[in-house]
Amino acid sequence: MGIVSRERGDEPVAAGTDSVFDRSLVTIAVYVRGTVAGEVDVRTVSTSYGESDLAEVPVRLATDDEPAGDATPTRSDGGTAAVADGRETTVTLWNKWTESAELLEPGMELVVTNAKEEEYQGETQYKTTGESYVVVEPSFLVSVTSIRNWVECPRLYYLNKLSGVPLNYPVVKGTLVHEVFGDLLRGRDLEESIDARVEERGLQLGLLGETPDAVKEEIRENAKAIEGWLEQGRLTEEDSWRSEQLLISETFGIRGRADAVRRGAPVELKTGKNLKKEPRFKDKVQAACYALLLEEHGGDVDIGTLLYTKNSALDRNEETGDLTPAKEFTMGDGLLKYVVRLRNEIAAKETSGEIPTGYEADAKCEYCFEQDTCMVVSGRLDQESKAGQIGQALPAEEREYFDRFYRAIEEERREVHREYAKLWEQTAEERADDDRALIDLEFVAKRPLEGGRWELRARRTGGANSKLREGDLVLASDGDPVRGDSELARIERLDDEVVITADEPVAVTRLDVYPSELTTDRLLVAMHDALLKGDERRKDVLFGRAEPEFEEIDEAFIDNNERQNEAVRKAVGAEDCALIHGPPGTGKTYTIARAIRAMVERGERVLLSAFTNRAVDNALEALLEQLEDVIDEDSVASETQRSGDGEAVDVVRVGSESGVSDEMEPYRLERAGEPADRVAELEDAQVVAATTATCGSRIMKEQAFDAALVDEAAQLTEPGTCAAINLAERFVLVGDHEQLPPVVRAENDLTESLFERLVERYPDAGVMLDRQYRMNQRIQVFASTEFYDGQLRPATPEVAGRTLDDLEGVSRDALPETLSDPVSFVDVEGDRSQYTDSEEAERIADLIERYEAAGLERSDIGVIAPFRAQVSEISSTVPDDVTVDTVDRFQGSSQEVIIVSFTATGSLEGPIFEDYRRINVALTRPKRALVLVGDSSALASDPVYERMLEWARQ
DNA sequence: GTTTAAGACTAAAAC
Repeated sequence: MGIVSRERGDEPVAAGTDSVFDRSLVTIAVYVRGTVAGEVDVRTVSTSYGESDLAEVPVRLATDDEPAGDATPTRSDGGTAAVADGRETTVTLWNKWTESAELLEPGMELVVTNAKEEEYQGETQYKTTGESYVVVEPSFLVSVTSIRNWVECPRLYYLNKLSGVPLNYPVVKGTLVHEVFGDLLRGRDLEESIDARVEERGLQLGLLGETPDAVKEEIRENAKAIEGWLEQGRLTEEDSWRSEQLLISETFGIRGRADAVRRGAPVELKTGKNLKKEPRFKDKVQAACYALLLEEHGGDVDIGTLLYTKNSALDRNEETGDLTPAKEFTMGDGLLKYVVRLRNEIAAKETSGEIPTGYEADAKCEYCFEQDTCMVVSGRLDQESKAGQIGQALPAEEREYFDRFYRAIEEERREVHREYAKLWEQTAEERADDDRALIDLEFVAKRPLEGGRWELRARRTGGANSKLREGDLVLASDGDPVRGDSELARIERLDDEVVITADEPVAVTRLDVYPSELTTDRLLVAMHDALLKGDERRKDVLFGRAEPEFEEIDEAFIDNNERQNEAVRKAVGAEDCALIHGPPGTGKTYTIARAIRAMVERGERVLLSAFTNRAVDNALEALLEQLEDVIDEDSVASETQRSGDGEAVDVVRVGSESGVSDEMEPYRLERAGEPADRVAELEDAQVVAATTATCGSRIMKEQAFDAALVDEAAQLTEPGTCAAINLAERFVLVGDHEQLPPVVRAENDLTESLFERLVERYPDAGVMLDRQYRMNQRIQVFASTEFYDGQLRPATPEVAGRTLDDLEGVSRDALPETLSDPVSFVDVEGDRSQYTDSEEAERIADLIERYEAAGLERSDIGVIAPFRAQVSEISSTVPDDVTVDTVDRFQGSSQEVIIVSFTATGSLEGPIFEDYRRINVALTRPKRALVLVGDSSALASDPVYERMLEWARQ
């Protein structure tokens, strides 16, 4: 049996209940899950055991059809049954669980395991027993690291989140020693492992100024301790090992990765020294977390091992004869419950949004390495802190901004946690329908790789889509990612056959998206840096206290497009910032490239960034073309642009191998290698291109630039934009706020981009590109008048007059008269279903046939619909080589012919139609022909759509 | 009543 049967609890049993040893209690122990329904009453009562604390919590029980109620406990405690009937009842938490009760607020979720059911005044109520655990907000999956930080000091946990962990040698070395430890457990040769692991971290070590030999020597020292200990184990018994196992507990709401699991018990490796007899308390807490996690995975352990690898044989404890460096200790019930209470504190704080002060726990500021940081943050943001405050508080508007965005980012974080919870709340089929899992794979083969890892192959049995892509980290499982056999794995190949690599040879039949807090972490750090480390002048501009200034530039950069030329002048001459507004097809990317070239020619170091890898690569490609021009014009310049082997050396693309396109791969900065070389490559680069997420990485945070150019800035949140512009003296944002805004999970302040805010605040700092190179004149009219004040116009007569006739083998005369105009409307009454319309779908299939008959290639036709359901409906009725997608996914691309399915009959209600930016995107994708398909009476019910109708019917 | 991307050094590393 599991934890529930662990000897006796450390707490007195609730007064008036049967003894925990009474078998009858075990048989009626229940698993209670529900939502706090009112104020919690905490008080002290006299019992036969003396004074006891209790908390009465009004709880609305979960129901079977709620996801939460569905979570039948999986722990091996036979007598437990879940109660899930939606009743409102009282749950009494006794003794130390009252500490968790004090954290509860109405609306929070609560789980009590091994509760006792009892009748009170005709009502069935529940209370904790000596074997209960109480879990607050169980779907908030707290990481073991968070709990470890929190027990040291809650404020340390907060500061780590806020300002990130800086690049420092002890941390990097610690990571290396752990990697080598894992390798040893998997049977890899020590020297080979050390060489490989140090090589992999070349760039980081280089930034720290370390040499490979010195690092290797240090790792060898730690490895000696590990090897010695492993030898001891091998002499005495057959060990069963598992290294670096990722564990998730749905009952306790904890996740973590154990360094190693030996005969079912957690082993934690520490790089430091500890000559005391006992392990450090925070290390014990960490091991106890893994014990809880292992418990849920069928283990039953109460022993933890801590391996202090800096301890050597010389440090052998004379007094105790302790075998160093390993320290074994026993985990009692009390420690495990304490850990769950710690975890509850984190979950509750995160839910309520409160900022930790340090008083929550017994923090000792005088020994803390983060004391100064803590005091500065407290002082600048005027936060209460046990360490005290230093310095002047930021102006009120900046603190208000901080609070607003902190809340918004944390809200996003909670959404990420909700994604974790779906791993067990949703069925495999639901996950697959959400595109978040590939299920029903057929396991094919496993193959051991060099270094002890495994290559696993599985065959796809269906053609289902998923968000998973090559290079992604995923949860690979035997069908159940939480309770079953699962490992964190990397997707190497993804076609009919799936190839992944993992530490253990799981018989994989399912892959799940593994949610990550990385993006939210980086947003928080970017906002922190912008406010607390940001230059005053920069903040004056961001907060509307000073107008951006410009140096007058007379130079002509682009001679056939006045606005583009002006945009480059503004970008080059900006003292603070410049804003380039580029409607569809207006040559934003070219303009950026030209501006960067001009900056580079002035000897400046430039950062090129955007939200997506694709956008970064596009802009970089345009820049490389520009630089080619330089070489063509001036052979002397070419010497400096090119290295001996003909490759540009002053341009570097920072990003992962899977993120960067094959075309840009030659410019990608490799992380592995000789430290000094890698650092030189990065630091000598005059142009560095990276996504905004990468700009927030520890590596990029060390870099400084004269200017940052951010493309597609209207799709970035403010903190996302800050990640890039924090690194530069001046910045240029390029985008179009009349197209779709940033994608965020929760409705909050993140939905407006910094680009949009600044364009509105400082119209004079912006330039709107007004000539488009994409659409026939008739097509662009509506978007131009509706979204761009009529300023958008064709760049050339050729663009204005382009029609299908220009395409080889296509004749407009072969089209029915209704389609002869570049813009046409097809009135379809449609069916009444909400997210699909089969009549529109049929009509569209028919239209495609007619275009084909007129000589058009299917691949030149795109179909856009608002709903995914309609997209699949249309996909099933039209040929495969016609692109069919939602508006949102069509943004950024264009087609010769676009057909739009409005999928609305009778009325236009629904949030999807309310954002007019969506129609702007849909209507500006075609070059030569646009066909709108919909119900005219529904469209006429909204003034904007009505004007669209008039325009299409002209 | 909807739609939506992509990022990536996973979590843990330690003075």
